[in-house]
Amino acid sequence: MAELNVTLPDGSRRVFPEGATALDVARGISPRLADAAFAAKIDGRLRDVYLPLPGDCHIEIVTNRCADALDIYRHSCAHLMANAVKELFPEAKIAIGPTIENGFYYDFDRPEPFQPEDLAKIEERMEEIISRDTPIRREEMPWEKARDLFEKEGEPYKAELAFERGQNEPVSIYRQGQFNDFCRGPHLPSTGKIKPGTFKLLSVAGAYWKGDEHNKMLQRIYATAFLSAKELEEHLARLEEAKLRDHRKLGKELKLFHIDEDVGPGLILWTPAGATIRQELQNFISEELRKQGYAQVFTPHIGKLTLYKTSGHFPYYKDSQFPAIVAPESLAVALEENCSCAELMNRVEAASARLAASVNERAGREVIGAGQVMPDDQLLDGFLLKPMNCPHHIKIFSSQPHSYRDLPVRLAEFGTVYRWEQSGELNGMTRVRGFTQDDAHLFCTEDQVGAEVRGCLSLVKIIFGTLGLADYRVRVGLRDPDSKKYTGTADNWDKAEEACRDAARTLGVPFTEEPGEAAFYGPKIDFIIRDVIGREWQLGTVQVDYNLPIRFDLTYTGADNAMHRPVMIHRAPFGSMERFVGILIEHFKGAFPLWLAPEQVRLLPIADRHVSYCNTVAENYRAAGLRVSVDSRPEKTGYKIREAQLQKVPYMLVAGDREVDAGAVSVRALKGGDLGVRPSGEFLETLRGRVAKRTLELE
RNA sequence: GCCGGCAUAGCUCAGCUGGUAGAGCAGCUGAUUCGUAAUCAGCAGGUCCGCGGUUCGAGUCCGCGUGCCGGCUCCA
Repeated sequence: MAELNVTLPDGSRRVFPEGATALDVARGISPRLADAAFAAKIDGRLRDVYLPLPGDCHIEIVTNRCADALDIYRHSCAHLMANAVKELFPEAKIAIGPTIENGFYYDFDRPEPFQPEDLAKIEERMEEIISRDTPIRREEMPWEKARDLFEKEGEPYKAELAFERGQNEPVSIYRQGQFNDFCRGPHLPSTGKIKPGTFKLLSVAGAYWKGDEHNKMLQRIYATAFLSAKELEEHLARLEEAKLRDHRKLGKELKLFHIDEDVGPGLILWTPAGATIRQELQNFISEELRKQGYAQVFTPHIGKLTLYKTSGHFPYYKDSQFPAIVAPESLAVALEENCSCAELMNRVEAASARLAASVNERAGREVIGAGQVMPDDQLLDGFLLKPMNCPHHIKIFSSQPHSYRDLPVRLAEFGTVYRWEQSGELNGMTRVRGFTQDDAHLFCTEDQVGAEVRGCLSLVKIIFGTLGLADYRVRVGLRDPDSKKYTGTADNWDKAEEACRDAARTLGVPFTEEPGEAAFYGPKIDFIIRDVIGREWQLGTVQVDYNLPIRFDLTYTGADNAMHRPVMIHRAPFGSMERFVGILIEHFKGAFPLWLAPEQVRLLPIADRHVSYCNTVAENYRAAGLRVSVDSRPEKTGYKIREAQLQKVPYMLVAGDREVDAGAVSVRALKGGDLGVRPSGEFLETLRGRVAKRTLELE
């Protein structure tokens, strides 16, 4: 009988008869190991423990101590959940059920919606299936057989997957009792290996089959699982904890902003406290811009459609803009002709298409809607709430001739833009319909592109560093070679993409290159951060653009006395004030550093006779530029302190007889508690120093 | 936009199977003058998101709309 030579992780070798399984190997080491085996890693590849070993090999038994264990465990939980759903709701069709970062989900197609109370029933059934300790077994077969099997079982989604993924090689299915799933594996050897109390079904959500909105919408059940009940509890506690720092909750509690149904969804009203934070941030960035040679400009909130036809924003991005504002004269003429709303929009679009045709030709781009023809007298123009600031800034640049000696020209503006985000996308301050970008556009020579992009990136780094934002990732967004949504020539795209890559390399932080993530006019470098519930948001962005300069026919005179085309760079280190402040609220959990805190100091007189002293101290602090209030209500000190703590005021200065006599204040820090008595003037200087340096520490 | 859930006082929430609303905090008034996270008492506060419908009767049931929440899709 043939033998197998098996090498263990510690380098030792053992011999087993042919047909031995990983489980046999584990048993040979210890019964406990065999019992704890999730799967086996054979020559570096994960396999099920009960399968015969393929030959001589290196083997490692995967237990709950291994890095791969959690993923296997969760995936088996996903099957367990689908198994339970099929038992409770036999009419449900199963789709896909992968593991994700903090758990797993499974998609089902079922006529009736899952109700939240169904989740508990499913969990219960999962535990029941665990108690059956049903073996989970892999079976390999040709894809046709798998497809037929799933078709016979009335599982069209699985049959489709078998067809799509199988074509070239045999596929595998996993069976546990009556439940079959199309799956690569590996899995735990039986349902009894899953421990009750280590998983939790979290929510039901809609999700399109294969992520395509043209496909049917399925029902997705999100869940999580950990290797121990303790870890699950910890994770659930973290989720609860995260909810407490949600900017929507804190924004309300700390009165930082308000969204009013009557003003409109996605439109932020900055209340005084939030406005203070925003103003401080704008002051900060303005200082940095002056240091880096930017010029500040102001532009209006609207622009003629013509402008956006030239830029390419209209009508291409029509669906994500507020509808055009038609000029009153044009509207009157159209009304006289009994022109319907639809017809009116037709005329606006036809006019834009005609103009876009000539511009697009220059930009070397396929023309959109060029087929429409309309008599000139029916062409309408109107205005658009600006979706971007660049066209206005471009017009400032092109309002006068430029020599290469002028370049780079850096125009900055806190410019407010409006975009018609889909209603389902709106989210607190992080996804809104009107927002202010800390925008700037740099116009430079081709030779200057690298240095300018690097300058922009260093600005982002300074800003993130000052605010202590360290947990972000950097994405270099490149064009998707298969898509036609881009404007401009391949040659210019190649140059721009290379410039971005180069600049990113000099950044000193890891970055990923992601095709399909470019803007329609050029590649970009984005700084992406997560909110409290793990959603990613793009904040700072730097974008290289060879195309808008062509569309607007921008020029400068070179040293050779010939006309040259400048390159544009779009950049916004915060991205938008709304989103950035939303993220900052969560980052600081509402406890802003001194320089940003809406209220920096609160004076707390012990009794009425100390109020006038506190008012005097407050005046001194205000004169020095600090934001100070006095809590003169006839409440006990403990009460006032509790309130100031909840409102996250960085410093509370308590004053009673002792302090009045000494001209001092008793300092209590939001973080750090009682710091003892300090001379009032001395402490003022300490605070001024911290504000000037924009330090993060509150102690 | 799509799927699901939710909407009661300024805030957080209670209100069983239909019988025209309640608490805590906040607010106001008064008393208390107090030393590092809640002093006591009284008062006031609600078109139960909006519009229809079913019913003798709707906060509660049904339909439509609006907004919010989670997810999907999208994000120049």
